[in-house]
Amino acid sequence: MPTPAKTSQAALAAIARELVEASGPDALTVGAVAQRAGIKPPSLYKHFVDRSALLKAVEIDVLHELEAHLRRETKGADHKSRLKAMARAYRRFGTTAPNRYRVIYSGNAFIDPEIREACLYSAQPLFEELRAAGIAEQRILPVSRTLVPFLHGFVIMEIGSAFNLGGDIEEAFETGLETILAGV
Amino acid sequence: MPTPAKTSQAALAAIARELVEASGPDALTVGAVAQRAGIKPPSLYKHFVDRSALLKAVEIDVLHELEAHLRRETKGADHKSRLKAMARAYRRFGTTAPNRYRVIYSGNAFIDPEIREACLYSAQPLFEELRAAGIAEQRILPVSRTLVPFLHGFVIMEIGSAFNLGGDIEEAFETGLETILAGV
DNA sequence: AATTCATGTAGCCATGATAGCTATATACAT
DNA sequence: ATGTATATAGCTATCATGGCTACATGAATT
Repeated sequence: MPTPAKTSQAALAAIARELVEASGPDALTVGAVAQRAGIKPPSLYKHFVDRSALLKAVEIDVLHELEAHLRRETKGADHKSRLKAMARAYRRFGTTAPNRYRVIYSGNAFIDPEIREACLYSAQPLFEELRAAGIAEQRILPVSRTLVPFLHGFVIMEIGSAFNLGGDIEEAFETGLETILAGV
Repeated sequence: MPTPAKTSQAALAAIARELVEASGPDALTVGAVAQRAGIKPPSLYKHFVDRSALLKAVEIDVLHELEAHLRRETKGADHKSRLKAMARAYRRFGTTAPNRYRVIYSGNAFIDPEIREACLYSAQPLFEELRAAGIAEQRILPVSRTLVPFLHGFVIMEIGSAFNLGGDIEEAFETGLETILAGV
């Protein structure tokens, strides 16, 4: 090893995540990360090729956390209540930390193989639950592509204050969830 | 009038929109807009207070266009087929111009009264169609909050290449739409 | 002539990024 | 053991771009 390292890729990624969570993606500047890590901005480029690589690391990190969250929070007697619990956990994941959630599906970076993989990984809990519920294999994809868009759209709109016509948002979520699960 | 104006707020907004549509929000720079309008960057600040005001103008413009698009493309014999046509038109609006669509619900700028208003305006066609379909007034909000999040989430995921497990995306959309409308 | 206001010039600051140098821990040959 | 080569984390310096401000300019209305 040359010149003792003051920081590491993992430490820098953690700092980047904190910045994004606290103040959104725009707060993730090379300078801010470097400063918090006790190094100068140019030195950061020895660990990440550019700013977008930092953001990518954050996104992958968040997707892994989502996967763990969905596994942890899924309880219930029957399959339907477990699916509901998972959906509610998904929404909670987004609403409790909006800036953290917003990095998911942001941009069209899904051509990136690493993000693709992390994305797939985060979808596994739902796939497994649908299989366990006895959904036919060829219906799992269409069903996921009904439920996940609803969840994502709902969370994005909710944390963006797009539901501004009053009414009970909890109730709306339950109604939507019930409607979709009824068709499953 | 002093010094004849070389450009106008409307012209600048139109240029801004073209830039966003062509290359995404990051392409909307004060310099690029000014150059295309034949003025220098600082002069632009006499028409818009800052860059975000330009972006806001674009967002409002897009929402109005969405409203018009939904009204124009909605045909069908019965109410259900009209709702389906509207949903398909919504998706087409997003997929035919991804960068244009992405400005919708981006950020949490919905506290802004003008964006709120434009957002509401764009939702009118759906509300009217739901009312015409005989949906009870108190169910219109929950139903909208099931359908619109699904549509938004689906479009965002589709234009972000997030459906990367193969399968027929058209079919998935139709399945989801059918599932949701069945519960209406 | 005075006023008004869109435009222009000049410049500041933040940020992303690169070039090239320095310093040091390890590997290996002597 | 000792010295040399190498790899690499960090640094200073520098550049380009972009948002934005202060202030001057100049044409048209009054």
